[in-house]
Order: sequence, then C-alpha cells, then structure tokens
Amino acid sequence: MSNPCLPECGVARFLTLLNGPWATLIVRELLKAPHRFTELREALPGISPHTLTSRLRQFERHGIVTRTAYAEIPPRVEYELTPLGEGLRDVLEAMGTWAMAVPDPDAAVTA
Amino acid sequence: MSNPCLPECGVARFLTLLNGPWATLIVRELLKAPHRFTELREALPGISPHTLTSRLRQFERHGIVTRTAYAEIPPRVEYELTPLGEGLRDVLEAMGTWAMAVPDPDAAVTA
DNA sequence: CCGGATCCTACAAGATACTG
DNA sequence: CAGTATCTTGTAGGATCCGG
Repeated sequence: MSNPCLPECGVARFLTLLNGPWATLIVRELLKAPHRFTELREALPGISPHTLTSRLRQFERHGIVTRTAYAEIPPRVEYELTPLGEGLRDVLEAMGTWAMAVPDPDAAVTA
Repeated sequence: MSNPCLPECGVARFLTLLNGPWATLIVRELLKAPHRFTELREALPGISPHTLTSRLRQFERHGIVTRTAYAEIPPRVEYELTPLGEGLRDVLEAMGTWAMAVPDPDAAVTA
C-alpha cells in the first residue's frame, strides 16, 4: 500500500497493527480474559491454527499480547493482553457501539 | 471466514463494513469534510481509482456515504458521510488515540 | 496440547488503458 | 473530471500433515 502515514494519522498505524479480519476478533476475546490456544480456537469458530498462530505472533512482536508457556504435561500456553493491548478496549467498544446502530449490513441497500 | 457473529459481536459487523486497509482511511478523509473523487485520490497517496471506486460503492450500499453527481461541465461528484458514517468519528478517534500511545510499530520488538 | 511447514484459495488492491 | 475494464499481484487466511 505504501501509505506514508500522515502526521496526525494514528489511524493508519492502528490498521497496520490490527490488520486482517481475525486480528480484532482475537483481541476481542482476550479482552474478556486470558486464553489458552485451544480456548481461542473454540471462541473463534472457523479460524485455522495457522491463522491464529500467525496473528498471535504478530501481536507478540508488537507488544500487544504476552505468551506464557508452562512446561507441563500436557503443555499449557496462556495468551494475555499487555497494558498496551488492554488499551484497545475503548476502540473495540466504540466499534461495537457504532455497529449496533447500523440497521443491517445487508438490508442497508433497501434503505 | 464465515464467522457467525456472536450475539454481542458488533465488532464483527464493523469489520465487515470497514474491511480492507483503505476503507478506514477513506472514512477518515470524509470525516474532515466532503470530498470530490480527485480530492480523495490526492488525500490518499497510492490508492488506485479502481480501489477508491470499489470502496466508495460499498459505502454507498451500506448507507455510510452519499454520492452526489452534478451534471455540469466539467463533471463534479461529491462524496459525503451520512449521519451513520458520521458516527464513525468516535471509532476513528479511539483508534488514533490508542495508536498514539504505541511506542513504535516497528521498534516494538525491542521493547 | 501447541503450533510450525507447506501448499493453495480468496479477495483487496495495483497498473494501465480507455470512455461519458 | 470521474470513473470503467481488464489483468496481475500481494497477503490474509484455509487445509492438511506432522513435530515438540
């Protein structure tokens, strides 16, 4: 895309960090509580392990989530939002609030 | 993706309506003021007319923007947010506010 | 249980050229 | 000016198999 991110354009940065349809939904789950890998899979019907890993890794790199592996049998891994990630709560709430006011995504044509 | 959109999940609906990297940026420009087609192109360096038209049409269908064509010479077309689209201001502001608090998208690794 | 590796699909987006 | 048409590309995501 090569958008130079204008001075005041924090929006572009947000989009870079939460790109793709799943990213925001994953954050949404983690806002409720820390989750294990499998728990996230169950909370996000249809997501593939590949995608989930991919998004989670990206979040780690950006300091949005922490990954804690417990060397137990069976293995256990917890994903938790960092304070930075917690800050996304306001954004997600704003999204949800707005979307609730939308008549209907598909029926909007008839409006 | 086929995500069934859980009961409380307005977030998923938001993501459906503002999908793709450019969608949100276009809304961001229109939040400042109504824009003509070419004005949007200039405000969004790198966007192709194809993509711009595509996103704009989708916004129209969803009732987020209105398209007003003036039968003049030269032709003039104005894109303006509907009240529904205006409601996105809070969401975009939340995004910007959060992103500003992020150390740096790329340097976050070193944090 | 967690998740990396590989290959493939779907869709947003880019490039370019052309029209009312 | 404001698009449209066609073709290609880039990347998120899906499917499947397998290793720690």
